[in-house]
Order: sequence, then structure tokens, then C-alpha cells
Amino acid sequence: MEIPLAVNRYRDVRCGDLRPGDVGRSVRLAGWVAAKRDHGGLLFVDLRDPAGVDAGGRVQLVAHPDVRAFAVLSGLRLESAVSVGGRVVARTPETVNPKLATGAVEVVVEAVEVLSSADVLPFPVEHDTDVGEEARLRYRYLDMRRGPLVERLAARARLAAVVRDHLSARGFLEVQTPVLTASSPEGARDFLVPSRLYPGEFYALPQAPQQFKQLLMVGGVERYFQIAPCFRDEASRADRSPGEFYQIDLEMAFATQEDVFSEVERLMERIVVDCSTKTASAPFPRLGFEESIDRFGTDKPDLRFGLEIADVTAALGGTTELPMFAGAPASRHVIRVLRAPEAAARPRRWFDDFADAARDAGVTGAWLQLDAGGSRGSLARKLTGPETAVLGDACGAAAGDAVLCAVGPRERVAAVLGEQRRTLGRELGLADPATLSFCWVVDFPMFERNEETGGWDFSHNPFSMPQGGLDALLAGDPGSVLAYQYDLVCNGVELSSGAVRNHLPEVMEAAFAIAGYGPERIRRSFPALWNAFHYGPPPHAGIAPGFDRILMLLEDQANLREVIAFPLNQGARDLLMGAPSAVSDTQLAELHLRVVPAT
RNA sequence: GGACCUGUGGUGCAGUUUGGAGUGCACGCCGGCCUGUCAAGCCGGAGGACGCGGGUUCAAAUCCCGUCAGGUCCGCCA
Repeated sequence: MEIPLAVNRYRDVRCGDLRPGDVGRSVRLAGWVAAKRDHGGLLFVDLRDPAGVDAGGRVQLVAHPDVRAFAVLSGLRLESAVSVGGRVVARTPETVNPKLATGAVEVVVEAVEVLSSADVLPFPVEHDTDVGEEARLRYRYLDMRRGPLVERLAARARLAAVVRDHLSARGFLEVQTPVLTASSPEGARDFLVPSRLYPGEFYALPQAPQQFKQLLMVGGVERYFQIAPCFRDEASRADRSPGEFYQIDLEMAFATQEDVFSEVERLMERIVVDCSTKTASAPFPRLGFEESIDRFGTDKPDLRFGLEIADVTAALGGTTELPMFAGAPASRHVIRVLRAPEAAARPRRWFDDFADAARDAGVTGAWLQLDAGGSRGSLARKLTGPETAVLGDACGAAAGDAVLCAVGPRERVAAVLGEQRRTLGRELGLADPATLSFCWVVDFPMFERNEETGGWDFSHNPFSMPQGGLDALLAGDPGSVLAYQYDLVCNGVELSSGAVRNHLPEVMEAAFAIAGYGPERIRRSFPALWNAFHYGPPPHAGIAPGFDRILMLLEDQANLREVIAFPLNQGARDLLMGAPSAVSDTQLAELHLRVVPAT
């Protein structure tokens, strides 16, 4: 994008714009001292301006000892800011630098004004040497001057612009919702803001604008969106920012799951086309939750490669001499296998590690190494030839491959083999980095067993509409009720959760009853929604794709902090600003707070 | 709440397994030389209680315990 140049006393041209056609011009440049090469009787300075983040915005200055500027520049430290007046000259052929866009010319310095000087730098700004992240966060502005981070911030701005442009054109109304709101009892830990006016009462920062957007639906906003800040006081991960993050929050009235899918597929296609060089194709494939677990061992599968998990419980359970297989059906265990490509020759240690990981997860792990002449491994001995063939055939393993096998409860077997699948995909480079492989995971269960209490918990979101409505809830088998609840997944990353919302108070009451809550609980916890839903709420559905996570995928970053200007660190501290910090007793008193020392 | 990895001049690392003098590398910094470099070069120099505290030992950067900081993961994240 072209940034208009403000011509003023600091500069009249950008460093990176000088070309042979400018030879003879008198120019004024402003920027940072990026490098100095002092020959005693001759001084070269690379001057870099803000456009230099993409390496295009720099030019070589030459200073001769007969100008006063020589001594000034010579004494300046790197990253000092200067304004330089000089004349553009052509370089002699043997001194042209092909690595610079401006490498055919240089600027002979006539005068220099030091705009500000820099101390000795805490880490090198030029050059892409690795710098510890702690230092990068503490001196975020210097980290930015290195370039790549600003490029990612530009990508972030472009993504936001594309999202706004696209969704606005599709009739979505951008509405800002409050940042100071009421604490809600469900979900993650809230960030609380003490009220000065009302002693002992608190605002909460929203974990998501969930209730507000549903209220907008009731209010007659047909389509809503917002690049919404969300605040959750939970532990962080590489792909999970502590404290705050952004969602492309959207909701549609008089809409079905299909309507949401089709709008999001349009949006994602537009994003991929406008914001990346990668490819994606809509419509996105759909996987049932159970199907995804069985085939890929996870509810967020990376579909850029195959390696599906195969079930051989029916084929081998109870029929072999191998006790772990023979006893499986009676214990309601499953026997599943995963092909490990070209792993037959891996060391014993690798297979032992797999078996150990399986045992730690509470299942039995075993393996088969397929050689041209036969098979080896922990399963080879007790199984007949045809039985080992079943294992290999089920997952498509051939000579040179290995078969990883896990036996135990279904979810645990899935988790173990799913993890192996992910690891193999990464180690073997099976996933094309230029592809964004989106999919929908649908039909999540509405409830799940609480292992401790034996009761039922909402497995995802208490606001989701159960499939089959009230009848399904009253049928007496909560475990079999599915929700209109869906995830958008891409390349093994969960980008988003969404749902057709439950807008019917009587269905809500029935759902909460199963989870062990009376109607007064809904009224108390979600008074606004509960009341609103008594005044003709439209059926509505929505979703909220994670803005930062989409950016991670587009920018090939493994860590969220790389796409955020001023991120908190893993421990939720801001190393640059020093937040959180203690406050004065006066402030505490005003807020009616007293700090109790940790015990 | 838990597990694991890392912590050595300003920066990035090696040294830790097998205890023996703060030893080393690259960059940066300070001084000197240097008129065609482009991450300039050459010479010289400064800069370290090896994160912190305790323990074992004749002797600890190195082994043990604790603690702090940074990171990765599990729990958690409706």
C-alpha cells in the first residue's frame, strides 16, 4: 500500500525510492542509522526509514571528512534517528550493490541533523539473529523495527479490513458491545473490575459477546458481526492468548446451521484469496463428531493428509489367541490400528515410546513391523499370518511400514492414535503447508457424563439447540441427544465454535433440568436472555471464528504472540508496560478493596 | 493445580554427562589504524558473585534440595 509522504523539514523523499533517474537531485532523507562502515577517511551509513521493514526502504549514504556531518555521523550509535541532506550520485559499476533496490545510487551527505540518539542496543536490530522472546517483549518497539513483526501487523490490519468489507457487503451490521458488563457464572474465569460507585460490586470483562449478540437478534438486527475483544482469565498456550483475544463474532436471525455454514465458507474463501497465497476450497467437508474421533482420533483433524485410524475390533476381537485382543469385546474395548509409513526399520526405542505413551493414557499399545519377508514386533508372535494381514490391510500398511495398534476404551484409544497421527504427519511432512484444509465438525453431543457426580454436564454450550428439540430432551437418554453445535476446523486447529441457539424458554428449562439446574438458575444467571426470550425471539444461529488463530494460520506462525503487537507473556504479564502492577492505597480505598496477602 | 525444558559479560551460544583457577566462540561495546565498503577490515581493551538461596565436597557453572524467571504441554479454556 502506498503511504502518502509528508514532505517537511525532515524529508522530501523516502530512502527506498531513490533510483538512477534521481542522480543529481538534492534530497533530504530521514530514518534510522541501520549500519555504519567507518573507513576513517570515508564513512558509509545505511539509512533505513519505516518503509524499510520490507528491506526496500534503505539507501547508502557516503560522508567525506571535509563535511561537518562526517564527525557527527561517525559518532552516532546504531538506530539513532537522523535527517540528512545530500546529493544523489550514481555508484561506479563495481560498487553497485544488487542486494538493495537503491543499490545503483548513493547519497553524498552534505548536512545532518540528529533527531534523536540511541543508547547501546539490548539486542541487534538489524540481522535476523535469534533473540530471546523475553527481550523482544521487553523492547517490543525495537523488535518491531526489525521488520517481520510489523509485516504481520500489516497482515492483521488487512485481515480486519477484509472481514469488515466482506461481512458488511453481505448485510452484517457491525455493532460494538460493552466491555464493562456483568459477571456470568458459566465458562471461564472472569476478569473483574471493581465498582467505585457501588461498594462490593463488580463489572466483568466479557468472555465473549454471546448474550449481547443474541439480544441483538431479539432486537431485530438480522445479521450482526464484530471483531470482538474477548477476555478470559485462564492459563495460556502457544495458540491461546492469556487475558484477551479477538473473535470474528457473527450471528444471523431466522437462520439455520446451513445458512451459517454457507456465509462462513464465503468469508473464509474471501480471506484466503485476499490475505494469503494459500489455497482452500469450499464447500468444506463435514464430519460428525463421533466420526471425526473414530477416523482421526480428535475433534480437530488435520485433513491435509490421510493416515486414517482403522477399527479391527469386529475382525479380530475375541477370535485370536492374543489375550489383549481376545478379551476386548467382553470389556467393551476397541482394537484400532494406524499405519506408520516407512517405520518398519525404526529403532526398538521408538516403538517402546509409543507403548509407553499408550500405557500412560490407559490403553495397551502394540506394534507390527512389516518387512518384505514377514513381520516383526510385539504383535507378530501370537497372531497367525492371516490375522497380521488383517491388521496391515485395515490401515493400508505395506512392507516397509509399521502398524501401531491400541486396545482399550474407545476415547482413550482414539486420543493415543490421534496423537500419533498428528506426530507422524508433522515428522514426515505429510501436510502441504500451502493448503488450508477447512472442515466442519458437526453433531456434538449435547451432554456428557460428569465423572465425579455421575450427573450430566453441558458438553459445549448451554445456549445450543438440541437436535429434536424438546422431545429429544424428554426422551430420557441425555447421552444420545445431539446439539446443533459445530466447530470450524482448519489444518488441525480449532478456529471456532458455533451453534444454532436455543431460543425457546421451555426447551431451555428442560436442558438445564438435565444438567441439574432449576428454572430459577437460568433466571438468575442469564436474566437478560431469559426475559428477552419471552418476547418473540427469532430462531437464530451464529459462530465466532478466532481472529488471532486465523492470522496464525495465514502467517505460518506457531505462536499467537507473533501476530499481536503487544502480547502478554505466558504468565499473563506485560513485560513492556509492567502489568499487572500494584496500585496505591488511595486507589484501593476508593474502590472499597483491601489486599489480603497470599497464604 | 501439575509435568517437562531453559537460565553462563549487552545479545546468541559452547562448557554441565565424567566436579579441578571464569575457560571459549560469534556479534555488540570502548580505544586506535584505515578513502569504496555494504553484516567493511585489522590491532588493542573493558565487561561475569555462571538466575537466586542452601547443601554435599579438599574443591561446584558442573552433583543434590529449594526458589525465582522465561518457554512447552496436561488440567483448565460453557
